[in-house]
Amino acid sequence: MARQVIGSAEVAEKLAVAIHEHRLPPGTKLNEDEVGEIFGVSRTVVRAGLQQLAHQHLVDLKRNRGAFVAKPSVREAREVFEARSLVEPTTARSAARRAGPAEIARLRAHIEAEHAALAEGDDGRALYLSGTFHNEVARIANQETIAEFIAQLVSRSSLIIALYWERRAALCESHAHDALIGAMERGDADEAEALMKSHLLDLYTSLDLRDAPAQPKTLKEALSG
Amino acid sequence: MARQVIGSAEVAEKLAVAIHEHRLPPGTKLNEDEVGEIFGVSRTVVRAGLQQLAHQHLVDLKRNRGAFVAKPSVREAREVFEARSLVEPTTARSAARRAGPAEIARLRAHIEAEHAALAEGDDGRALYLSGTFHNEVARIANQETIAEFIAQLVSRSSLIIALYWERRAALCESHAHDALIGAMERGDADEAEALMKSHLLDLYTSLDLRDAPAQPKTLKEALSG
DNA sequence: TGGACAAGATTCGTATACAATCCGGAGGCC
DNA sequence: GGCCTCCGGATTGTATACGAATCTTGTCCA
Repeated sequence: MARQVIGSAEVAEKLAVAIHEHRLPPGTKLNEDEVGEIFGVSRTVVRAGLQQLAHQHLVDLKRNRGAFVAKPSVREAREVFEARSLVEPTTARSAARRAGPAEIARLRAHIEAEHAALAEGDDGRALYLSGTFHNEVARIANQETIAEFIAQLVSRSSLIIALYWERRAALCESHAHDALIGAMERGDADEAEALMKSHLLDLYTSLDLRDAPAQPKTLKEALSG
Repeated sequence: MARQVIGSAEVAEKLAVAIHEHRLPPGTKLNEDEVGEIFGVSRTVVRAGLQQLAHQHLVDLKRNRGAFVAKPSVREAREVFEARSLVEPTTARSAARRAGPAEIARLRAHIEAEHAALAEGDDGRALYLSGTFHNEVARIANQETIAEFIAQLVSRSSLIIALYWERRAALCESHAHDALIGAMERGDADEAEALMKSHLLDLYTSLDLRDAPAQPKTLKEALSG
């Protein structure tokens, strides 16, 4: 394959997608030389990409130790979903008011892709797409600043799911997204807001946030690392 | 003076404060060699710091052109204040519920410092402190994730003020912050939320967001650069 | 057998070198 | 006189080099 010119943004993006799709589990060491080798760039650009991901809380940068895929604590998990509950319902309301046929179509295509991925057994990709669905909704609300924040929260949610999700089978059988599109199509802002709110609550309550994975046993560490 | 060891985080922080205090106006070119010279570090660490600031939207990184202090558009200005209005009132409510005597004292000390700076004629510092006051409130709410988002919005607000503020004299004579502390001290969450909401609206409406500085005349550009 | 220590190997942090790109002005042409 | 072109200087983008910190592993001793 032809060697493509790649910058730090592309490196960060590819790593972010891999993390989001659970191909890089929390705690994974991201060796600079290794990553550079894979993408055909020097450590300089790899480091820039890793720093970008660190700012998004997707990786942990430990001085003189290297970069690791982040492992959100229980506390952080709660915070992320609190933040989402604060911001996303209002955003969904705003999106419902602004959505035209083109936007609705795009959302439906998005869900279509998600279903297709699920059918192929590519759970990781399906999870990724079900996350970015929220990004699309935020984009429709036409508030770039908040959309960016939501995108970060969605990414972090993916890490939280990797750590604290219990019943992965029931992944996205829920038709919450379909219902939301319906409300948006009807321009029913109240309903859209309510649906988003309950959808997030639903996600949150299906996590097992009792305690453990925050301080993983060093033994477990060794086995998984 | 002893040469202190400084990393990219410190560089970013010092530049951020300078921007926040309006010592580096929007559009200012941040030459890598020059900044490195000032802090006694190589371009490598300067670049890392600049990238961090770019992620916070405090500087604009233009490929092959360099780093410039950001010039938020009118649209961006609106978005930032919309986001703040969405997030900060709820945060103030939460802070009011959690604030104990220690927190109240810290806030009062903060305001004290702001008044002192104003008395010394250091308007930039006063502006900086009046901004970070909001960060302190967010910290009391004990929601790190949202607090970080607010901190970014506050920084960007400082740039917006630099570009679109009209009556700078009336800077912070308003006693909105004092009133907020009062409500928090009484544990009056409703009042704290309402005060924060009106305070932000007040700020927003005192901006002149009619149009211009978004697409600055190239002539003006040349004069200011 | 188990733990503590030390030397080697690995990996990160920072500085520097070199190539690519952009800006500005001199000169020429219309 | 105005505009275009081209070249020199300056600045950024990327790779590499080297010192510093950390991790590994093998050995010694209790």
